[in-house]
Amino acid sequence: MTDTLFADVLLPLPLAKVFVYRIPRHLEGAVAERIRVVVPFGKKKRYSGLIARLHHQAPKDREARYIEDVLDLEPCIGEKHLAFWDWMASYYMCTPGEVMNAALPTALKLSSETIVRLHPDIDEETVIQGLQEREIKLLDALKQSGALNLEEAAQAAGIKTIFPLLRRLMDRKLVAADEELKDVFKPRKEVFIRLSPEYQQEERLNALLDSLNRATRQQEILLGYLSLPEGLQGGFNWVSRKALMANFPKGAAALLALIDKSVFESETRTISRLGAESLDGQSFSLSDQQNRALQEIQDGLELGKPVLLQGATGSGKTEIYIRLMEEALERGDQVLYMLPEIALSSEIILRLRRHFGTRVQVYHSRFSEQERMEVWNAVSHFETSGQLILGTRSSLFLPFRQLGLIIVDEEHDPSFKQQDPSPRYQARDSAIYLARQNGAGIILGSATPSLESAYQSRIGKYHSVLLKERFGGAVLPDVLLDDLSVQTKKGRMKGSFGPLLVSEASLSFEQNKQVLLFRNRRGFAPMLECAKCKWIPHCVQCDISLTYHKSQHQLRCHYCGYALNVPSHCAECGSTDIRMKGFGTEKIEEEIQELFPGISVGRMDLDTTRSKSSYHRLMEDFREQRTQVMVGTQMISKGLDFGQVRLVGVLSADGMLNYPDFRANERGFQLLSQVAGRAGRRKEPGLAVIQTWKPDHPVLKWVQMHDYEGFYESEIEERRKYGYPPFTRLIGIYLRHEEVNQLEPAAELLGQWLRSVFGNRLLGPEFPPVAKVRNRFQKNFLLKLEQGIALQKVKEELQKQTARFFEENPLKGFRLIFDVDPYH
DNA sequence: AGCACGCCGACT
DNA sequence: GTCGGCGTGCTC
Repeated sequence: MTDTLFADVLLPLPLAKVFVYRIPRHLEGAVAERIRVVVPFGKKKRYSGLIARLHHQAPKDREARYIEDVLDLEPCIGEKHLAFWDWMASYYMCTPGEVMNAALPTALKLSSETIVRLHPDIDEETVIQGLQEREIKLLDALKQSGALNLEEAAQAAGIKTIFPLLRRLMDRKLVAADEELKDVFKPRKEVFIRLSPEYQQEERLNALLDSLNRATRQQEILLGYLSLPEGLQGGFNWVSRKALMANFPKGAAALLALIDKSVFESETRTISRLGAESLDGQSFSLSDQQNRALQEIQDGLELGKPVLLQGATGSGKTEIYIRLMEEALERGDQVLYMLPEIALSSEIILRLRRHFGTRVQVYHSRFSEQERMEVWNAVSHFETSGQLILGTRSSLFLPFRQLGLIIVDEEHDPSFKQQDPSPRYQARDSAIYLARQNGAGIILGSATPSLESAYQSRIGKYHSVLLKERFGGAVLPDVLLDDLSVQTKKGRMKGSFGPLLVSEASLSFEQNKQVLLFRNRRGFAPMLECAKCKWIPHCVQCDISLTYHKSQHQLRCHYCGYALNVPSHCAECGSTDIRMKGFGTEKIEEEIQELFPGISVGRMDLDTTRSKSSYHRLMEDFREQRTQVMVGTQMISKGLDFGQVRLVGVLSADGMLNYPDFRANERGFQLLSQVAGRAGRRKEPGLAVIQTWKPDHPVLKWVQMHDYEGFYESEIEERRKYGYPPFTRLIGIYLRHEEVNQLEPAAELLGQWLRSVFGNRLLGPEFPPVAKVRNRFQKNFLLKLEQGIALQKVKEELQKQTARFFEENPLKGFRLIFDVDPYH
């Protein structure tokens, strides 16, 4: 024990170890727990880490290195948030560093990057002498661009391992390298202009205007300023340069001259990127049913239970949410409204913005880092005036100070579960923990609740509230099935369209109504195939066929993003007869144009919705009925809330019902119900046509009858019978390696090892549906844990046993991944 | 996760 | 012989 102050520092790395650093005397006053610091790591890296704990215990086996700098004046998260991270790391079996990595916006995670420059005292003479070609290449590149990072330098030199070469050049004082910490967040700055006070009197101003007679452009700008609302009448207020100069595209020089002459003053301010929208002040009243539901929800919240609000599409859940939000905001609380990834760009944002104005903040992965940082700051600096955050699963990590209510809408949606980078957390479940931790209320909303949530409410763990009727007396759509096997046999198919869909679509167009067409992505991605030998282009890194994208005329891998120009001939047999197989939204679009000439089609898929603006344009065109048909994948099952849709068509339901997963029925039911629910809102009944090869599939019957109860009863029995959630807890264990023939025996061995501990609770190893991703093969185990088992104990044992397994078996190049409560 | 150290095949 | 590819182990 010494006086020296040490800190456990969380680093944004997947390392389970605690790293201890020493605090230099001069920073002792500046450090505290949960403050970010810059620390050296390894030979030349520096990271921004977070102080998890301050103490006086020096590390036993080594000398601690010094913290270099302190980044925050005050803790950047609260004690509670750190506790939440700890809970998540332990529950989802990952490191706190990985949780931190997911939790902090990139802007708060400085990263050091080695920057290479020409040496300041470079001597041109020595340069010429005895340099290799690649060294000259690098120096030339540095002369041109000034500074390069390591990757760019390697590219410039044309080699992979740049370091030896750099070292040589550094020894000869030709280049210099330094680590630069770059702070990613730059607040948006805007320049403001106003008339200097000395000209703010009438006669002075007139004299000034006269004196500018020959400087026409300057005069114009001055007059422009005076005519703005902030100008003459507005008491010569500040106006943004952008607003002032909007009418003078070539006036930059003239403006500078005016500032130079002290006619104008200028000032740079930091601007919030969050646009403010005007309130509509609209009030609405709830129906009797909604009022009843509202009361029941409040009862449930008072009991301190999570509330499951089950309400059909269009039953008016949003209005109830708004009431609850209003109340929480009234109390001065923060409210978190979580939506699945896809649904967030929808109408609901506009709706809430219009209702709550600037008190709404949106936190979404499509927003820029800067925008996210501003939301983070707004949440963190929140005082007591009520604040509503709309966000996807990562908004869970925002530094709330006074969280009063969480709403998880579309709680059944699988996108609440993070799949790939660790932490593999289920945001809905984590939200329940977060709510409990903060004493906040939590509401889960869905038309088709997840089996887990429905079960929890049946056994009384959650408080269940049901909204039965559709709002405004709208009726649920009729759901018709069309048997593709029959229609194909009779030769009645027109491409992907069966007769029922064709006739109902034409009828809809005759009535000036709109049509939504839903195509499941699974199994129907368009790909190319050699007509002669049936060769299909595959991804070089993943075990999956490439998807054809017409707009870029490219083949792309949906797993790793690998892209390839369309090959002109077959790689197997050399034939040039390469054809399209499967059908994508593009193909459907073409078919519609053939079947219904003159009907305009909007297409919503990954290609057309990449940017926020093109997404909005598609939505706008459909809303304004400039397009009559919208074709899309899952995306269209959410958020399209327009009244003129008479018909919803599902081109083939089979892909959604037949994949090998215990949640297949649940997903199928939820998707199809949601899609069907898009038809005929308001007073007029809508119609859904589902095309399928298996019209007898039980899920289709329940969708047709709008029978959630029937579906639940039957499905929960299946889960009970086969021991799946909610009757068991699952932990996925995934083993990855680059070589299949190394992976397989290792997986067998690990299987034996774990089975000796967990017995027949362990299933596998098995190859996942896509066995190879990014050049790595994978084998999966599933640990099924019956109710009543101590989950935390099992996790600890699992971690211990796998660690021992790798200690005792000399296996190299393997990665092991735990996935608690997996979704597939 | 990076990144350095250390050991083997293709070139000056 | 040396350079650069690539596997292995460590980072407070």
